[in-house]
Amino acid sequence: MEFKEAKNKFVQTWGALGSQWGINKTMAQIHALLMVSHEPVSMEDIMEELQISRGNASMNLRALMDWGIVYKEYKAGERREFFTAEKDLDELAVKISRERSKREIKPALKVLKEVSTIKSDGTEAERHFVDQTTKLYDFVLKADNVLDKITEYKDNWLAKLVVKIMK
Amino acid sequence: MEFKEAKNKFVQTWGALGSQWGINKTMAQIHALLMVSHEPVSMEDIMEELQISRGNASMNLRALMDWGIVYKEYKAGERREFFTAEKDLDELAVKISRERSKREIKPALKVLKEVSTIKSDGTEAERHFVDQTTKLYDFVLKADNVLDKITEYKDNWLAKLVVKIMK
DNA sequence: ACAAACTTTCATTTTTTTTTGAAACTTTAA
DNA sequence: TTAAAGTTTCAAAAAAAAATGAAAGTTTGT
Repeated sequence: MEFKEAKNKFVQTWGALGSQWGINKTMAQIHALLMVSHEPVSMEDIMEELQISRGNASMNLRALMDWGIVYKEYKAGERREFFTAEKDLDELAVKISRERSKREIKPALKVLKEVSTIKSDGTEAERHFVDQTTKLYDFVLKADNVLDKITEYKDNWLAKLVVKIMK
Repeated sequence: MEFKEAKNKFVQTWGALGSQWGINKTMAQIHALLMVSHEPVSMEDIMEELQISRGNASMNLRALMDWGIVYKEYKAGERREFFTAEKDLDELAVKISRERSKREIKPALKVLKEVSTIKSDGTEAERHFVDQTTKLYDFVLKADNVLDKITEYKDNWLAKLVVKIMK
């Protein structure tokens, strides 16, 4: 396989994977492109390589920076801005976990707590509802905490986790 | 909060969470509804409660059964089919993990392996590409294996994991 | 073997999400 | 202070995903 072909395949695959996990395709593709680029890339080049509009590039770069996984860089003597991706995978996974926890899990937990604490009048339906949502709340909270704990190791957390669970 | 209100809120929230993670809203809502129902529910009732069409209900119930997290039930003396959700959360998480690994992670790994093994001609760009995709392959493979290992405990795996990583 | 009761399929429509592109805005250098 | 070089915003358009509903299919009781 040619380098260019391989790069394109990687970008497409990463984009598809993003879609399946609720991240928009272009955002994932830009991220993929920056991940495998050995030097900072301009917006111009991103537009060109992915065949997307300026607006689309701008918005998704902003989103990636909000996630904390893409950085702006300034080159000496250059007017335009360049972009790089977080390339350390442990760090990348930590940042994605933290963001998704903050944006999606925590708000869901809040609702779970609310609905699991209604006063049940004691019909079987209500008792089951309270019981099940309480269990769900406990489960999600525990999972969220575990994720937090794991990624706290920061440096090489995945390798450390492997060691922990194998023994 | 009223029971009915709480139930509705839960279903809506679970549906929104599903969307954010790449699962279609209705599919997540049906799952939510079945999770908190103390007895099997007919397609008729699902349509009524979620205000969706027969076709939609049918297709998403099929999808949920393909995932192995919703079951068909037959009631004695009843022509129609009823549906229940897997209510054990450890089991639910295991099934979702396995399916997503099989459908999404494994195929992505295959591509990562392909693109990371091109013969680099030694330009800096190519060396970086091979290096980065190799690291990504190793990382994703390791993460996938960890998930597999964790969920192998099956019974109460989350609680067991908590114990493991805390000490 | 028939028809009633029920479920599935899939072409079409609707809704939602993403993308575009042009105008507004910002920054820098002369 | 101006204009050139660049970036951001957002209303409108396009694309993608999901939902509808009617026809086809299946099952069961008589």
